[in-house]
Amino acid sequence: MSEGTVDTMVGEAAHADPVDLEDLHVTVGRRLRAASMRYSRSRYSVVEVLAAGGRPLTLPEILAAGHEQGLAQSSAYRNLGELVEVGVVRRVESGYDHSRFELHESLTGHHHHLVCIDCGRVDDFEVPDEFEAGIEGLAGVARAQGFRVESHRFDMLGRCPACHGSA
Amino acid sequence: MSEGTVDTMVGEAAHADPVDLEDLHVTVGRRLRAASMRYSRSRYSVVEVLAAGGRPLTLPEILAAGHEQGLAQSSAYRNLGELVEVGVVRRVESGYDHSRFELHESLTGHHHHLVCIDCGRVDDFEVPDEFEAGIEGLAGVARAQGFRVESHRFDMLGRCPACHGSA
DNA sequence: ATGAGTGCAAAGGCTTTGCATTAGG
DNA sequence: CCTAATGCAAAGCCTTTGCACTCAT
Repeated sequence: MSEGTVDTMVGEAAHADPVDLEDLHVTVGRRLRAASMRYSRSRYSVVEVLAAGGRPLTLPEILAAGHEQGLAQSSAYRNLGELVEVGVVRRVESGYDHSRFELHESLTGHHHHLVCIDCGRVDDFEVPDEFEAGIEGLAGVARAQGFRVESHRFDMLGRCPACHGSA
Repeated sequence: MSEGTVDTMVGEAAHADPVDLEDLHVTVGRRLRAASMRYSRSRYSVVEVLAAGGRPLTLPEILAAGHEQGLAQSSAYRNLGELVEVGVVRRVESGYDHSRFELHESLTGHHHHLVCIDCGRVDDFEVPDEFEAGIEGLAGVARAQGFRVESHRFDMLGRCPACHGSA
């Protein structure tokens, strides 16, 4: 479960939707102000790191990226929590040591995850529309059990390139 | 994130494969002995509670079911960890307060989960074979990103009957 | 007797919170 | 100026670990 620098780890798995930084910051600023919160330098930095990461990052990774020097751990967690509340960030629990955070799907588009069972790395992963449509269909099965479905989560678990190469 | 007693919460979502208790304990005993471990009273109890639960349970829930009185929390965690190692139990991280534990799929059959975003309750959920087959197909997409796929995880998130009734 | 299992209490590790200080509008 | 945001340190919470005791074979 070690972690290199974010830059090292970004790798080739690109978003189908690379997110325009310009628009991104405008949108985020708007959402924060709508909640009478300020788009402070640290929040800006956190958003920038997440956008650059292109995959869910842990707090240590976010701090290591250090687009804002000397950001306190507690502040980073607080920023992330606030950004989650205004719908800019989403928390991703992969079940490993740290929680991970990514930009909200309203900013990056709907996607799923590839989770490495060796190092805990998580990459984005897009599936064909037809598959996505099939998922919608399943909501009916859930409803039959009395559940009111809001969303879904689909992960492929396995080994990332770095881990199945060496291990 | 409150939790009632296990018996209260089992509800109607039944396994398609209700697991024969007789066979279950025989199999578990075999797997433990194969690792030169004993099928102690507390391990037996934990397995029984999980089988009765029919859905992933938290440690508090397992202790509350109390099929074995006065089982220490640390012992329960230790038992669960050992049972995971011999392939009898699987740990399910739902991303809420507690981890959850269920009998291994080799004992209950492959299934997915319905996760309540209000109370954290998790129920089992089976999908049509054709959907499951579609998932296999996706492994190819992941492989294209350099991932070696081992398994998958699919959850529907929403509100359980108890939560969308009251809230 | 001998090794496995258990209970109790303490330690760990990630995340959150309190509070005084700093900064932004 | 007035409120929001930050840093530091302490507290929380779930889970794991150390160690002496007990139990089963």
